[in-house]
Amino acid sequence: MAPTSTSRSFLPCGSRRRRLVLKQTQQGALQALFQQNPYPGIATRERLARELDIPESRIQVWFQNQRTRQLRQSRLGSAKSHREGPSHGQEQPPEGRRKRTSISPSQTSILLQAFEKNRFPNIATREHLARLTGLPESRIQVWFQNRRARHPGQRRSGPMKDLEAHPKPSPHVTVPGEPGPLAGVPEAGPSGSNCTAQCWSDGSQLVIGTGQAQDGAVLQPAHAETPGWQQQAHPTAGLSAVLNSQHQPSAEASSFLEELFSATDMEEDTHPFLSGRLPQEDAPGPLEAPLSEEEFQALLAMLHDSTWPQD
DNA sequence: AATCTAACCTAATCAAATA
DNA sequence: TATTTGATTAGGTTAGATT
Repeated sequence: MAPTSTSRSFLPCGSRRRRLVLKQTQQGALQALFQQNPYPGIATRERLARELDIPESRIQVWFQNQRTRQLRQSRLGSAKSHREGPSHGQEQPPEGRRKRTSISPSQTSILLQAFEKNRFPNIATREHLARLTGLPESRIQVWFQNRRARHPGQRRSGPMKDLEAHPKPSPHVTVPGEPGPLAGVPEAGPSGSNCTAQCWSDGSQLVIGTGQAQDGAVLQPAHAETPGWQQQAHPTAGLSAVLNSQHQPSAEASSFLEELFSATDMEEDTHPFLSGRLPQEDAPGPLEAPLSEEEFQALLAMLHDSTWPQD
């Protein structure tokens, strides 16, 4: 679909990931699911990710934000009258978490080097690291969060101030020897964006054609948000009785959402996509093969004298 | 300009892997 | 069993898109 609706084809490149603008259909589906279960587990999130063509990490963030909004609103409401709060809440057994990612010593080594250079990597750097390590960008983001929390160093003066607000002219990492685009790690377009305009952290842009971007997987060979190396045949862990009552593993992609909506009093027009085609997903994508051990070690070696983004 | 909300952050905590 | 560390949460801030 369209660049997730960033109506401009060339965006100013910030250090954040490009903001995703949800379509109404996507919004509607998320809302509906949220009513069913505001704490979806990894299986549900991934399923949604496939069917709505939104990266799983964005789904997770959306639910986080939505819970905050909901809470704020319900507090506000209960302060006045008591407007029905979230009430989405038939308690549900928590769904399964993401399987713990195991990060190898060599991957850790790369991350540590990056961390020493910059504790607050921007999206371009994170995606570059994702490429180098073969880990999903979202896991790298979490790794940095945990690392910062556990190894407090000098912290950034104000949230988002120094680094993100004033990114170095060219914070992207250049890997010697890597041909062109690889070195620059363009910002990943929001998933499904068919992003034609790739932004570079230094503000330049590059058109690299179309393709299903999958959060950090634009160039990332080893994974698309949820890498195969970790994927588990997770039954749709109990979302709600309604939702998980049946889900044919390989049935039409829409089945899950159809069930969702049939169980929810959603207006038809909020989910017209149900009748139409769902974005084909799971396209394992024309992703490259993961780095071989040899390449990996070579890159590791190169890192020693490569230029990491500085703080 | 104001509003909305995705993206990002910290701090606290849970939980899996391992010494 | 204790420790380490990846995953998740609540809740706050920033900034891009929309009104």
